[in-house]
Amino acid sequence: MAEARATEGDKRERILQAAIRVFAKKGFYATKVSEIAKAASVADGTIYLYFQNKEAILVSVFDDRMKALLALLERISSSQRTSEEKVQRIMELQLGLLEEERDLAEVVTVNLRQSSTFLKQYAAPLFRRYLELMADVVAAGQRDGSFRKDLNPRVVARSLFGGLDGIALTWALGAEPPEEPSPVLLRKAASQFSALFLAGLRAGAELGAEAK
Amino acid sequence: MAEARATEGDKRERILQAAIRVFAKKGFYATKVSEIAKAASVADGTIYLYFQNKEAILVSVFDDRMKALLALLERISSSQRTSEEKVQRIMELQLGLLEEERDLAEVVTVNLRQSSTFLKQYAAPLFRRYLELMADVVAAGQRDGSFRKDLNPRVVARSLFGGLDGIALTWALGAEPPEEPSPVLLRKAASQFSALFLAGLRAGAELGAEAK
DNA sequence: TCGCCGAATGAATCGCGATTCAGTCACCCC
DNA sequence: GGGGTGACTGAATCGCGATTCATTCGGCGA
Repeated sequence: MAEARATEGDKRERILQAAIRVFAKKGFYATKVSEIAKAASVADGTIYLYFQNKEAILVSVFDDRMKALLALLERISSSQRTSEEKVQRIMELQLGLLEEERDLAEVVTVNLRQSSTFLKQYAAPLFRRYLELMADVVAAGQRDGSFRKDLNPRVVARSLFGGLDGIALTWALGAEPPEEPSPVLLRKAASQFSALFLAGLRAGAELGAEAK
Repeated sequence: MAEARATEGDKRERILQAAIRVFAKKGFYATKVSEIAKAASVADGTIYLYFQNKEAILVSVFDDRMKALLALLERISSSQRTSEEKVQRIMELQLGLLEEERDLAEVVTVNLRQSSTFLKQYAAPLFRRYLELMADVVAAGQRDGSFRKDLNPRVVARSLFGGLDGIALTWALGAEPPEEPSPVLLRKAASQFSALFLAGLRAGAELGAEAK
């Protein structure tokens, strides 16, 4: 058969997908390897053919996905758009990721904090890189005169990231488990955040501010 | 002796303090009850005289501290200050908490996400209340004309919380483990965030914004 | 001084799951 | 068709800690 053989070379991928799902639902420590196995329709032992151990699964999730995300960010950063448009794009990228792959996003952000030293050591650099790319876009906007110049681009990037993350967090937390969070609400929140953030960032906003 | 008897009625308190410290350093799941006991200079079994089990310790941390934090927020909210000043205060409160009790803050925010269902169920309401109080302040500012009226106060509150949280996160993550994060950097970041956020929020900012 | 009581101790227990590994199975080459 | 190969399986192992509980300890009233 052409596809009943879901067993192709995608077994590793199946395991990763399953892991994302389960980690998101129960958290890293609370999920049993056997649960991931069940979710992936694979035997417990099979997992160890593809991953060193439980933690390695988590690391792979970061690695595979974060790198893809970073690539997208780089694309945006080096595109031909306006600085302001780029920032918009970044917002859409981060929130869009959430909407489509909420589980993944949850795993990535939650575990970035959870941090079992090793993991922290591993994830932090990727995260920093993400922030740096954001900061670059902001800095470019300051150079071309779109954005006020009295703010440190890195701080702006952190605020941007954090704000988006906060919206996402409360969005995910907001709906009681039975019901799914509504994408509509997320979009609405996103557009308001965008209005708030860009208004604060736009050149000219420094008037009257205690920018120190 | 007057104080060698650290064994007073504060044993429970000692355990909580120790737990905050250890949870922050290693995360809830990775810390052994025996480690908390050691950190509190107490026998393993003693912990069970004061807490049902390991999870109950975490819940107590939330309960005791979050309630205190909420009380402070309420005080600010009902104070006589300008809306803008209130927002400033809130920022200071949240970041100040971080600076003074970084461990506690880490435990609270990290575990809010970590969430083992029960915990999520328990913590989420407190967190929502925190956001609601913030939103009230914003709404009041809109009513008195200090803030632009085209943004949903709850969304603004989330952005505010998230932005602060993001700054704190990267601040804590930024310094390599050996060195302590510098309070100076945090303050600087905070003042910039404040400038950015308030500029975006101020009445009049809606000009030219795609606030939809 | 003596016996009692509750608080505190920490060594032993016990269950839970991550990991292992002895087989099984499907497929392919000779 | 027969045997070899390697992916896959899942039951058994094994270590780790949360929790328990028999025992100790310190103070206090008689």
